[in-house]
Amino acid sequence: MTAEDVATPATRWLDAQQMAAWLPLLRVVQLLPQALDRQLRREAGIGHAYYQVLATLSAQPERTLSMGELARMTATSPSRLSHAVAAMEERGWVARRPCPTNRRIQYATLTDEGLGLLERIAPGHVAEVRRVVFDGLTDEQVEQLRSLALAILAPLDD
Amino acid sequence: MTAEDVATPATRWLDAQQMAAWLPLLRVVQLLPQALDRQLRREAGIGHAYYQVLATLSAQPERTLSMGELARMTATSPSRLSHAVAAMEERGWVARRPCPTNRRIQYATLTDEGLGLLERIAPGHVAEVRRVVFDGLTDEQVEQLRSLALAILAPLDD
DNA sequence: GGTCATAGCTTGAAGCTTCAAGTGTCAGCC
DNA sequence: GGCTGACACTTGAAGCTTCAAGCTATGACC
Repeated sequence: MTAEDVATPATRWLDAQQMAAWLPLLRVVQLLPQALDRQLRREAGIGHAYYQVLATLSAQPERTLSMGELARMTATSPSRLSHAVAAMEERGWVARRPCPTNRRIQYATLTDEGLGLLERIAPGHVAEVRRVVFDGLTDEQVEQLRSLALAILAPLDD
Repeated sequence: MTAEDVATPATRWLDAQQMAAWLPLLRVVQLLPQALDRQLRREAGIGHAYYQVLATLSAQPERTLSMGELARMTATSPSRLSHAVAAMEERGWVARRPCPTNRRIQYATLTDEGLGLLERIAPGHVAEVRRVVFDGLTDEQVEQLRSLALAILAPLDD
């Protein structure tokens, strides 16, 4: 497993500079979602995936979105969203209803209960985001972070 | 839910600059592990968590580490690691054996089969890492990435 | 108008992670 | 020596995510 064990096609390993960035990045993408999940679960009993559904719907006109668009906006698979919304519907936070003009489409709407929950838990969540991400960064670093995140996002969206 | 609905303690929302960084970052921490997982699962039948165990053990003297240290190095909970190593032991990639001097400790060792698997799948995995992370970044950005990841890591480690 | 591929969403099973609780071991203390 | 508390790890159940397969509806093509 050294750089000299060259097969076809040649295996290009990470150089020292890349490795020095990769290992911390790996920890971040591991620990950051974990931290968000834990804070939300402790104070609200839901994971971050559910929070994103609530928050995304709350920002829409009529607090409504089709399942497909909701999946795209929250970067989750249709299946995962379907399960999640089913669970949230059972708890009364979201309602589903078919589209009258295209019967393949289902609309998901944030209920008043769902909005109430979101309003209760949002401040604590935002505080956690500030604590783990933004409190330790300068304005210039925040700008770099935005630019880097967008650069990494490009190949991820295929 | 506006910035004017100030409760005690005052809710500080994210400003526009922070939001412009936060939304892409959120997608990255969501999609990046997903991409790594999918590539590995497609070509090797294992998830990224397993890969990290194999890779971490392979870099140790005797290819051995105690469960606790392995958990710390891979940033996973003891429970998660316990389940994962149990599954990998069943497939013959890792062996467990108690420490002779301190019987609370279990050592995990990468077997020859485990090392063989790692050597087969590492090139493809590294290629994927390059593709989604490093190919789109300049050297200067890689350096910024390292610095940012370390800054965010500090509050995450509590 | 019938056929076919595709879009949009759901389902169930399998796998993984988390949480709470449990086991056994060690070290400090009286 | 016996208690107490902490450490290292494991276990089982519950919840979440993923994958493959399925459903119905739509649009395009002939």
